[in-house]
Amino acid sequence: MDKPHLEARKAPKQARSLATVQAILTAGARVLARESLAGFNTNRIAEVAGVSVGSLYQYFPNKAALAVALIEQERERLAVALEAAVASVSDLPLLEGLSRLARLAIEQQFQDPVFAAALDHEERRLPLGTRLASSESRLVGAILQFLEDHREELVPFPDGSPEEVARDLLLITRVLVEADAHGGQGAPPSLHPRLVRALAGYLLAPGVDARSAGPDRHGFRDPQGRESPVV
Amino acid sequence: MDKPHLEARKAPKQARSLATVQAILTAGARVLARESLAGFNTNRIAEVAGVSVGSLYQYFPNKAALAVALIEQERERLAVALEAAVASVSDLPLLEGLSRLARLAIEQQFQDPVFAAALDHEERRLPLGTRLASSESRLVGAILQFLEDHREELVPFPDGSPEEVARDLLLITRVLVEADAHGGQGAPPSLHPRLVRALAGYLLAPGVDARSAGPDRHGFRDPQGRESPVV
DNA sequence: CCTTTACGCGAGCAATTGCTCACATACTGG
DNA sequence: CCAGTATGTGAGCAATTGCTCGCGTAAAGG
Repeated sequence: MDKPHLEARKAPKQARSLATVQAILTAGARVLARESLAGFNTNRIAEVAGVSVGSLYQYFPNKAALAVALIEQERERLAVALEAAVASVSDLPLLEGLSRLARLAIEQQFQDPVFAAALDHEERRLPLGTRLASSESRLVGAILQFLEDHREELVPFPDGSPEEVARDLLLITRVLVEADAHGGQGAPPSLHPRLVRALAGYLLAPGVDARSAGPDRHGFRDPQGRESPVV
Repeated sequence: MDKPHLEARKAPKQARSLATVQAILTAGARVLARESLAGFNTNRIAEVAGVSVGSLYQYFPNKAALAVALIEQERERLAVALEAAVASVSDLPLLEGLSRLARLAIEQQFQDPVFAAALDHEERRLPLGTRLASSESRLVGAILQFLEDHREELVPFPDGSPEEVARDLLLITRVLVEADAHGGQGAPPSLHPRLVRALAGYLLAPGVDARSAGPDRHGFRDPQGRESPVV
């Protein structure tokens, strides 16, 4: 097994070193925000942080670990915000609550689109088995709480566990917001209503039952196939 | 302007060279499918294709151009399949049609998850202004056709142009399918109904009007803010 | 034929980048 | 004041990789 361990190599014990670690993390975020993944290399980050590469590698065993730390920090921030927002809309009608959560998501992503997109990008590429499970499941947990808070407006989901549903909602939100953040500079006015529609539609989908869609166990085959079979 | 042009450097004129180009493209797909982006470098691709790097650079001005060609080829394949599928469900009820399209999407992605994911990954990273507009808009066009075919079952969308709606549907499909393809080996049984629910929900969302969600022009601010402002 | 063009080759350059290591400096506890 | 430890330094190694270029070989075509 040559799987790189992403744990911190050494925990900072003096105030001095803690500041160093913070400086590195901040520099990482700064670089990511300014130049996306293009300038995201350890030499550059150390330079921006005002420390030497050696110091960086004293606290992060490798570049991936630094990226993970950055992702985790951001996820944590998001989770806290989402939990607070969920709590604050617990007494509102479902639609109103969804609308506010959607606005929160849009604001978060548009605060720094390049940064957010870059982190998203890294998250998929990295060998994170359960490394991000905690902060990720905190997001899922917040959504579950929201669903619980509005259960009287919801019908039970015939397919998929609540966790899957919550994860789907998060994914849909991420992809719709990110797509609009990728291009222009500001959020287009149609984004918020579209997002609310997507989320509410999923939750309240009328008369959508896989069993009512008819027996189409036979799927489609694409008519031409791949000319050269990719193995 | 040092923007790299992605056009083909030279068009193959003999049968021999055309075969070379094909070999390179196939090798690129093969490498991407086997090792994802890890082994996706021009030396390796040339080796797998059984040609020299020099030959590769005779037809592709740079690595990005090769990636774009690969993406374009795959998008085209997808567009053809989608157009055919849309045509074949034009007389079916909306829900039934959606169900079949969803199954098509799942099958396509699960045919080669690593390959599809890797292409998706590259697509975002690359400097493609309008380079992929044609094949992308073909996908959007197919969805628009589908919406047109079932307009009597649909209410007009209050927010967002039809193009935006079509794009949203594509994005939602991609992200949900990809998420489930990322982990396990086979598609979980809940994927299809969840996907249909998401798509149908978006299209048929009952009583979801941004204007009915109340005036919440004041958004949320996250309660703690980023500790170190990322500039 | 023989010139011209198309095609193919692959060693290797230049640049990037993750990371180490030998050494210096700051801090701590006794 | 002095071990012992924690922290910081940065030159530079080793590996990767995008890409060029000088030189062959095959086809075309007159």
